[in-house]
Amino acid sequence: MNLKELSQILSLSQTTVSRALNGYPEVNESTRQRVVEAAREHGYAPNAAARRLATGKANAIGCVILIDNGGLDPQFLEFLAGVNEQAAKEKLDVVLASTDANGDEAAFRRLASHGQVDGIFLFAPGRSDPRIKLLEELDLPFIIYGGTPTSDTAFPHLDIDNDAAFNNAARLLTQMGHKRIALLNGVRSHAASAQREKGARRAMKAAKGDLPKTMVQHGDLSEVNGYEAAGKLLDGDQPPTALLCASLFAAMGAERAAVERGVEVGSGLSLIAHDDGFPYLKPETFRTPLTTTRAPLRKAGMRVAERLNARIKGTEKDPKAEIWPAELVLRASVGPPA
Amino acid sequence: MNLKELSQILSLSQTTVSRALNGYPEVNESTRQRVVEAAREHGYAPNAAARRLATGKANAIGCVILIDNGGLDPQFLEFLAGVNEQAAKEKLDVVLASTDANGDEAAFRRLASHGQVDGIFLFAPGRSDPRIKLLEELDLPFIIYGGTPTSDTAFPHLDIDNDAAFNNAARLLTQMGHKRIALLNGVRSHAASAQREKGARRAMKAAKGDLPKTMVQHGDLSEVNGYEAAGKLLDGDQPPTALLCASLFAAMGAERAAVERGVEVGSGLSLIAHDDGFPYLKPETFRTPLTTTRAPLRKAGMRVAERLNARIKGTEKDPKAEIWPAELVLRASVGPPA
DNA sequence: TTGCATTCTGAAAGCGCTTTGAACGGGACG
DNA sequence: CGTCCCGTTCAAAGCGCTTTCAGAATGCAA
Repeated sequence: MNLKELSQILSLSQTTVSRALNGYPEVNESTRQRVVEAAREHGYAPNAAARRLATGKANAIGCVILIDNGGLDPQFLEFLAGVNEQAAKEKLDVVLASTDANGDEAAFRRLASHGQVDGIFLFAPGRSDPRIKLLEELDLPFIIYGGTPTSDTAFPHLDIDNDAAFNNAARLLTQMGHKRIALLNGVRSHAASAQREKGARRAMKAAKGDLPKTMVQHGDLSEVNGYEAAGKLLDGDQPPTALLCASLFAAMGAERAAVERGVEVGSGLSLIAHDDGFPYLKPETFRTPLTTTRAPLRKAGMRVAERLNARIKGTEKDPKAEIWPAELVLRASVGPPA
Repeated sequence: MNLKELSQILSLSQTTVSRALNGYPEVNESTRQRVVEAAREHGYAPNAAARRLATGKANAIGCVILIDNGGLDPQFLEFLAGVNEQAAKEKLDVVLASTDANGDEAAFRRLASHGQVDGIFLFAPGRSDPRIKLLEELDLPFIIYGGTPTSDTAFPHLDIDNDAAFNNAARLLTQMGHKRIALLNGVRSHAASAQREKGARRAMKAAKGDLPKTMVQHGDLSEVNGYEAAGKLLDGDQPPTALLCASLFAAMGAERAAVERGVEVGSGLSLIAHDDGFPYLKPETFRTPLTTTRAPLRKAGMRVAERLNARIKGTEKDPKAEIWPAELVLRASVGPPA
């Protein structure tokens, strides 16, 4: 059932039927009733591709996902939940095109080629992420969540202030007297990792201290990885008295490593982690309630979708950067060093 | 830059350029070279909407998400990761259309209207999920993950054998001598919840026991919820000696509730949970390593994408149901009742 | 030379929608 | 009575691609 058939059934022109269905004012109300009725009755739904071709609008936003190994991480998924929620409000669909590191361009172009989506968002691109270059070549509205490789304001952009978050966290620890603070960071290529390290290091410097390379561990943010990295640190000859973790799961692992070694979290080892607001796991329910830097990733996703849509509609113009602060939420997992 | 312009630049017809780009055999190899070269040089990418309109193929699969409250759950996201991974292999995009419980049809039709996607998958529809009816009205290839409301074979369908999984788990417990076994289940409307309860109940019956209503808790599968539900059970006058949990997060909460009450997991309370294979949290790293029924949700997602694509291509025809077993993996969290 | 198959290329007809510009009645107004 | 305008409707063009069918050019056999 297409427009032509429907209009024939109604003995009307395609023009009128189209207008009636799309709410244009120049259609007699009784005619509109008749059309809407018939459309429902015959189960008519306009062909999306044809509409896109005619209007040039896709009513969809897209994301090219880099599947390196193991697929999506919970951070992206939490973010995506937000994007999706907002997109639903604005009646947009979300298109995901995946690609591995090499077959990159194809998926990107497939998505970006005009007509498929009206705009693109990127989640946490790496420092030299090839997708950014591609994004610039296209002239599609876009927005980036997470660190951009160059200046922060060069791109439309939203980020958590990871630097400030970990700077605050580290300062709290130095003020309590900690000298040996370690950092359990995300993967090295990730811009946020660099920001966190920078913030922590500055706080150490300010306290006449230091953050040696040996005190910084990189890896994916799983419990297992947190456990192993923390174990390595705790078994060193200069074990840290405090630990900053980039995620709740990593902190879980760190806690496990500590407990296993008879180290009490809070007194024997201070622990602070970043909390993305993952709703199924809360820092206050940790064995020792966990001090966190908190910034709800889902909200960020919603905001990204909102801004992207604003860019598509032309409401937002300049490459505005938006940096969100993370709250430092104090709980029992920090204390002065033993 | 569109096909017309490109063909003018090359002094060729649109036909030839189109054929050259799409790998048709009737184009002279040297011509093809020239075309491909020029396309890259001028950054030509075909308009997706036009191509769809012309071919009737979208090269995309879609999913309509029901956003009730709080958005997506980690199970769906893990599943989606799998779908996405497979879709990437088959060069398909994944389109997500969200909708809340009322504005349902609109998003559904938006997605389903011909030309947007070639097929649809549904994740774990509820027992009277309105989306299923809609799905049948359309004639689009589709496949359902998770329980279907009616007979299992009526729809193309993939599911974990939750019944068998929880039947096995409960049998193990009864064989060890447990009489009072409780179930920490997912939300009531969810088909999988019913399956789990059924399986567990059958095992109890077989052991001349019983699974009273008071021993079954429903709720979302978060840590907090697991904690509260388990607490309620443990504080009752007939506390269970064993607990079956529908998810790892719920089991974490249950463990916390037990520990808080001085109940040792394994000896004081046996614990078995279902493990979806979420890579950031492993059952073997629990305080007491957790016995699980395991079925990797990501793999299921991949398989669903694969089968959906087979249906689209016409390779798979009949409404085949595919039920995957869950392994019962024994760890220290179970033992005979005290 | 003609005939015929083979290889390459092109004109044009869709795909199903939106949207422009024009047409058609039927008051209202002078 | 003619004119103008408003409300309503329609025919047709166009969005950018694919694909059918036909045509041009070439090679080879008869």
